[in-house]
Amino acid sequence: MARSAFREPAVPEAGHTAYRRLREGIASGQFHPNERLVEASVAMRLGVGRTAVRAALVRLDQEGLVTLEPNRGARVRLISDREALEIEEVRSTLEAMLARRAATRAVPADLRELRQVVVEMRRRVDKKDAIGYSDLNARFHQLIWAAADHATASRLVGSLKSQSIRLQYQTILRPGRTERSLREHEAIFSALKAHDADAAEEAMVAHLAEVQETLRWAIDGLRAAPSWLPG
Amino acid sequence: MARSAFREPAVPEAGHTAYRRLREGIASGQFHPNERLVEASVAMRLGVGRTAVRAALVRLDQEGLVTLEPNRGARVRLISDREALEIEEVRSTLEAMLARRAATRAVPADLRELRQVVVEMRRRVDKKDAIGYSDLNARFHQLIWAAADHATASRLVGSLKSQSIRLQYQTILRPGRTERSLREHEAIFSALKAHDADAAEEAMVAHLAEVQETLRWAIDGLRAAPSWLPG
DNA sequence: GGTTGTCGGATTGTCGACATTATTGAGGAT
DNA sequence: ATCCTCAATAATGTCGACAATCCGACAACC
Repeated sequence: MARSAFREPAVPEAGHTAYRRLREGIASGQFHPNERLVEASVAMRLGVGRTAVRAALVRLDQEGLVTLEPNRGARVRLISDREALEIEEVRSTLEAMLARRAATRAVPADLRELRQVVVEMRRRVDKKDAIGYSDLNARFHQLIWAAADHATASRLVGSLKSQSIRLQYQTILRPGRTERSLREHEAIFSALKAHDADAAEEAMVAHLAEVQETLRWAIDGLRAAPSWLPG
Repeated sequence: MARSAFREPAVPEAGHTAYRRLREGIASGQFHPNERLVEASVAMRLGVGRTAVRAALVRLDQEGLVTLEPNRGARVRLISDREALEIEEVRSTLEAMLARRAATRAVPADLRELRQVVVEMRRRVDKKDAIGYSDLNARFHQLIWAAADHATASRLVGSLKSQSIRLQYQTILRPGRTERSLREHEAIFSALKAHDADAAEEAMVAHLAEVQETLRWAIDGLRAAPSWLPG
């Protein structure tokens, strides 16, 4: 390096950058579960200072994506199978509440956006585009959160979702799942459109029960072939 | 002098200390809502370095007790009235789930501890010891979380509780509230003892509905006399 | 008179340096 | 062979220094 003597300009927002990129890296699987996150290495890799990485790690620890042990560093948090189910259970509870609220509060604009998403979802199912479907799925739920107008619950649900991303990729691989998922989403949409709170909650609970079931299936599959474990 | 002062020995666990004391300070009202938390001042006050304070602030921000704006520092987060109600709503949802689980999973040891707490609660009510009652109240709920054996939900509920501490002190001041609260807790305990999941959930929902109602009362009271605002 | 520009103090954001603490591995004793 | 001891190494925890940024005040300008 030619300019080793010059101090690198302190890039502003390095902290935020480190947080965003680390989070992204964990979610996308670039950093494997249980992988050790050595501050200096990560800092080098992300092109930021150690301080920024440190702050990001604290945030991610509080968020549950990373475990931070005193004097022993950080590692990518491995969400145990049991914990994944716990998370899904809580998510189910909260999303049921949000769906109920959304049914009574959704305005025409909300419903229009939801309809668009559902239409597009069907298109992706027809095209066997599982990834695209998955993205729309996330968008569908987010629209409901927005319609429910409940910042606290939305924040928690979003945080939970990010923790269980690891298994997200597995669940969409189940044969026939997307078709059924689509029908479940359509049912939720119908209930919301009719402003029927009970039906919306019920449809959401039914949907997430299916998701839980699929999650169990995915866990059993992974137990047979844990690709991210050595040996 | 070569080194004008001996460097203060780097107190181990300063980070953890700062976090704990800041948290305590906010919960106990030493730091008022909306008060600015200047890193240097807080560091001086707590007798730790600025780094430790910084880490603590990031944690508390993620936890929702503090807001952290880029380049603009930290302030004690003021939980709006609306948000307090939102928090209580989520808490109600989650605690209902936990009570249901606890009903089926509670072992004799759990029930014994719960009984002790209830007995002691009645004693405090007789002695008009509202503060002592409030502590036991917290303990009662924590025991249920433990019996439910659901780490994820327990963590979230605990975090929510810490956010709404500000109004906690107000709610226990409502005349006649402790007596009714005691009866509600006894109902929950009975349901748990009978391992009746439906009854436990129902009793918990009823209890927290009362808490929400009391919270609304407290909010109205504070709106009339907001002691923490200047002027 | 109201808007815009800019100076200075205060505060945050970042870095490198150093102390502290875990971990590893080689060598020796039992 | 197994278990200690204890350096050597690696990584974390903390600090002070400095740059970047924000905010209010005051001045200059239309």
